[in-house]
Amino acid sequence: MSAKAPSPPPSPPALRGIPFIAENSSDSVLLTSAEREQLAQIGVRIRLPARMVIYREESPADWVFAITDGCVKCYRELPSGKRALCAFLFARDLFGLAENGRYTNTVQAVTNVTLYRLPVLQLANLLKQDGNLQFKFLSKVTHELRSSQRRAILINRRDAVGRFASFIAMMANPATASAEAQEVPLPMARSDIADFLGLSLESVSRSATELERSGVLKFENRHLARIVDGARLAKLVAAV
Amino acid sequence: MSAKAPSPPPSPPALRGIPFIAENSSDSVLLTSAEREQLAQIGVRIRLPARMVIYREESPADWVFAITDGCVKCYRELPSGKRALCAFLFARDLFGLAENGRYTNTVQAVTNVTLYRLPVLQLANLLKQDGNLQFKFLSKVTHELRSSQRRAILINRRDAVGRFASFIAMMANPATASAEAQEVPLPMARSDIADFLGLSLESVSRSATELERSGVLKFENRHLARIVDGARLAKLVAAV
DNA sequence: CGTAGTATTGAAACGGATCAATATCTGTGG
DNA sequence: CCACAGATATTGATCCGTTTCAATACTACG
Repeated sequence: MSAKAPSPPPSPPALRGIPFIAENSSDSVLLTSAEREQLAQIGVRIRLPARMVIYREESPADWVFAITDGCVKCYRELPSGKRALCAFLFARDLFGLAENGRYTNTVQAVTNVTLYRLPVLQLANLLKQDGNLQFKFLSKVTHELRSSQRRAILINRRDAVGRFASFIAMMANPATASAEAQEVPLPMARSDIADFLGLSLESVSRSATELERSGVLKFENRHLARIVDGARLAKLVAAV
Repeated sequence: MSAKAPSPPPSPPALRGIPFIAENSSDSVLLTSAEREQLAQIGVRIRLPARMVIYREESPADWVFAITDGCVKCYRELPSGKRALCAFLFARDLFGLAENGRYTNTVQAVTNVTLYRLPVLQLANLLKQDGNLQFKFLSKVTHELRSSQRRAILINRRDAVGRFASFIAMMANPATASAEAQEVPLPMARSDIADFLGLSLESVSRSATELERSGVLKFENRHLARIVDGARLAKLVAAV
């Protein structure tokens, strides 16, 4: 809806991102500037307002997206009417890699987002030609697979408070992990968290209250938590 | 261990496999014989007995494996002592793609298995050189990501019977899906199924009994189910 | 400032986990 | 080939926590 702003607006609360386009050592998921250049040539930058559906399940998968800024949720509508949230994705995350040419999830903007939109055919050709670039995509998808497995373990937990604690830990920026009183932005709604954790909205609310009451977290407001007792939080997370 | 046998041995009960090295149209996950040749050159074929641990979580990830025959389970030990099963893998499945050079799961043979073992460094080089081959690996991992997401949706279900029904449907060979009275081999133990579904062993057992009692399934024995009422099974699966 | 969507809090019931006892299977050695 | 033992699976009874239903409070946006 907004006009194209060449310089990114003062970015909303710093969101954790799975490294892809930058940072993080040891894994070869950093793109070189040449590679970024290549991708930039076949893609366009787009800005979308919060709540906009970026694509729907089953629709033709014509594009792959990389998030520059903001947060999106990735979900599937279940026959029962419930929705199962597969993931929240942030800056540097990638989405839209489908199989059989159809998207398997619906993706919707949680906040205003800035995306890089890449035509899937051109991208596929580029990747096939550039083994190193493709290898980074392979690493990235492998990483997302791990991420998905971790979530599966998470929602296997029986206790609501433990699940919610793990969620907060996931959302916490690992970079500032050691810092006490770390702020954790929660751009999504409670109902989204519930759908992600496989809990009822009420259980999420009760868990949040409980963690605040017991002095582990402090909620500045509904969209910003503060970790008060990191050690106790870690303990809750580990008690799988 | 075995001498190279050009023709595969008479394979045990047909197990469902995520297509990778063959079959299934529409997606470009078929390896050409030339590609298979290339992989064969850097890998070796190994046979392992049931129950053998192929690798452990956190150990150095030196190899990638492709299953030729048999079934393995992929799991993580949780601090509480429970184990979370990420996946059962069958013929044509791939495992061992790690990040940061360490495996993230433990993989153990469920049945006797025949594997193809590929040195990860050589494989990485080969993939970087051959964009088309790598693209097939990328497709494969993408597929596994979907698979993991589906499982996450599965274990989100509240009802034990529905989860178990979904599991049977997953294990059923899609090729013979239409055939009534389809046999479904279940090489794994009930406790493995429980760990996969995030249920207690007892709940799995009760669900199995319930489905047999209500005439949806028939258990020839603990490791072989027969789908008696496919329509009702499908209904249970869809009632997510 | 009001209103609709969103979140919290309370009370009750359902369903799976757990504990416990028994049954069945598997594979090993006699 | 059979018998035995340990592992695996089934069945039963109780408990606990989450879901659900319901009412109330909050908050963001016009």
